[in-house]
Amino acid sequence: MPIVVDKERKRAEILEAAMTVFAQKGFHRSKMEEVAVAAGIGKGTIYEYFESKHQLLQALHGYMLAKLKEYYAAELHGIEEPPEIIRRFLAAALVSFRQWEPFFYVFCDVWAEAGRAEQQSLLRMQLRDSYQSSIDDLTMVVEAGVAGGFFHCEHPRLAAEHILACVDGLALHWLYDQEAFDLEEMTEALTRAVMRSLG
Amino acid sequence: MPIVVDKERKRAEILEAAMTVFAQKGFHRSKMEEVAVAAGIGKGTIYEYFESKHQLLQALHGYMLAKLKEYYAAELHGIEEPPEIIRRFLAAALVSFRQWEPFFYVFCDVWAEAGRAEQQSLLRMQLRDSYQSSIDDLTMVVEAGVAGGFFHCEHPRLAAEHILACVDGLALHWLYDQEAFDLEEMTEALTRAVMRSLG
DNA sequence: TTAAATTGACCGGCTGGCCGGTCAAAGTTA
DNA sequence: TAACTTTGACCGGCCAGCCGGTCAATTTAA
Repeated sequence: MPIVVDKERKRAEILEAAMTVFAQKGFHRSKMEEVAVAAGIGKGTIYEYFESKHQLLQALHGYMLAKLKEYYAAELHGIEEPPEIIRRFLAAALVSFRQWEPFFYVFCDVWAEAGRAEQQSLLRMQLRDSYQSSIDDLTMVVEAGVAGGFFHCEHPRLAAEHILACVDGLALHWLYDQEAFDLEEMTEALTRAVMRSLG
Repeated sequence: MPIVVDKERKRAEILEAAMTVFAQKGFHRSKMEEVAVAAGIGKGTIYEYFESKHQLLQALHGYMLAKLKEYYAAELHGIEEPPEIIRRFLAAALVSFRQWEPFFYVFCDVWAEAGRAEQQSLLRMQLRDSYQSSIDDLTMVVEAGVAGGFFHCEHPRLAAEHILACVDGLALHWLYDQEAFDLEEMTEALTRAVMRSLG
């Protein structure tokens, strides 16, 4: 057998490089050559792992969604009480927006690309799935909170959608007006507002 | 005497054309030639009205923000009572997302572009200003509502930010998962949630 | 053991086509 | 005619993706 290379590892390295480059320059302004340099490999090698620039973006999107999910899982690990889960989730979300700002610009690229893609395109489906999956998780937390007597809420799913929308909307505004937001204050205010909406 | 051309009018026509083309194909995939054809003019003429493709996007962004503002002004014209203003605003927002879907994809392009631009770039400032201006307006409505005894709210500005974030977050999710949302139901739920958060 | 053979990951120079922007010429109006 | 506007052919830089060559790692044969 020929050389045994850790394909998975190198693939991840390319994705990390793409992450950095795309975040900084934007998908369309980034060159494959730049991604290659950032990954410390030759341009041609990227095409051993990804079919095209667009497919690289798709893969990167999946990678980012997985990373985000991982981050939330770690932040919420071991917490049982629904109100505390919600609190931590909101705090973690706001912190992540500040910490990984460039990261989120890549999502803007994805939204822009996905918007013009077929309904069935991978990018759109990734967006839908990750969104629905977040809603599902959050809905279960809300339902558990209702069952446990912590919350009052007629439509847990609508509440979950509402909470997620708030969080994502804040993220969006924050990206372009960072001085207008104080992390502590915003976390406090958001938590209070969400808690009140949950009774 | 030189020909008097209605510069303003033609400028607007080009912007409308750019709107259509950019919305459908995305900023980066759109060609200046296509915008020209859509506007029924020659490519060179666009450069009589706009310096570059990027500047065309900036101008379009300003144009779109103005249109949106106009739309809301019309929808809310003559309404005096704060709770009713909020209700109508939320309903108008959700309706606009559904009606002008392609329109909003252009905002994704702008977000992606603005994210990598200088802090002082026109695009970023347009985003900040329009956002702050919306917040200001909404804050005044909330304050009026508090003064009139309709709402209870300690920090009207935070409440306004919260409401706007919800609306924009919903818009974003809606774009990529339209089947998951029912306009009536969503309007009802959003209004109820916002009203509850205002006491 | 070692030299030859085999494999396939890696590379980067090359190219074809694309497209933003230009400008000389044509068109239009007064 | 003169002043101004419009035009689209043209230019040139750019870059995604290709492809033929390389060579380290591994296997095979002696």
